[in-house]
Amino acid sequence: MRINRVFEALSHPVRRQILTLLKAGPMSAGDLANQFELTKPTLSVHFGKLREAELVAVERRGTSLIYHLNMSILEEALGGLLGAKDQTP
Amino acid sequence: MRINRVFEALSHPVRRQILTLLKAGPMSAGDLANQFELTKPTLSVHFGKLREAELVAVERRGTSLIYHLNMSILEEALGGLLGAKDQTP
DNA sequence: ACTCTAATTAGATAATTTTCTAAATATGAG
DNA sequence: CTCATATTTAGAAAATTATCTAATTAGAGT
Repeated sequence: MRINRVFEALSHPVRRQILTLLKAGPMSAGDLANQFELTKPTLSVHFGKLREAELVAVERRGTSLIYHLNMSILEEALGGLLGAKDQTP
Repeated sequence: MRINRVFEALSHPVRRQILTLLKAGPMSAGDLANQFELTKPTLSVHFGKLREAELVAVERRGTSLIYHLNMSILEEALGGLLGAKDQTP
């Protein structure tokens, strides 16, 4: 896990909102993009950063790409900062 | 707590390293700055962002400023992302 | 008051990130 | 194969962030 990429990905409010939306369940790129007042290419770049950080995984269904939240990377990254010695929650 | 400021503060590797150093205990601005190959003014800007996010608190002792880690803000912010599905940061 | 040390603030520039429009890619339907 | 839909990639401009040097503020001691 590239911790730098994870925290860099978490630094933008739009990307954190994407993760929050995905907590309710998987969603297509288009459906996610429609939740924001930004263009689809812009959202696509945000998706790319979340993918690079492995905070989301993607699966193709027909012409759509379905994004899934990857909770474990979040837990690892955030847990890493909270406890260097006491890693157990 | 301004969640945006917290995550923005956490996005830079130098600032995360500062927090890690402070886990061992409080430290002066100068001692912290000496751990990096950056100028003191640059580190001072990083300290400022950590202060704004309330991830650290500062106390004056003589001519020195002593920085302390504020663990609870870290827990709140990170817990917020991991936590309930209806949470909107 | 003067000086020394510690740290921050100001101002400028460099580097990075975000966003857009236009073009390209991938998939399924006819 | 062609067309339409869904999404990403490319390239450029705008906005933000990081960094430096120089100047400033703050406290302690002489």
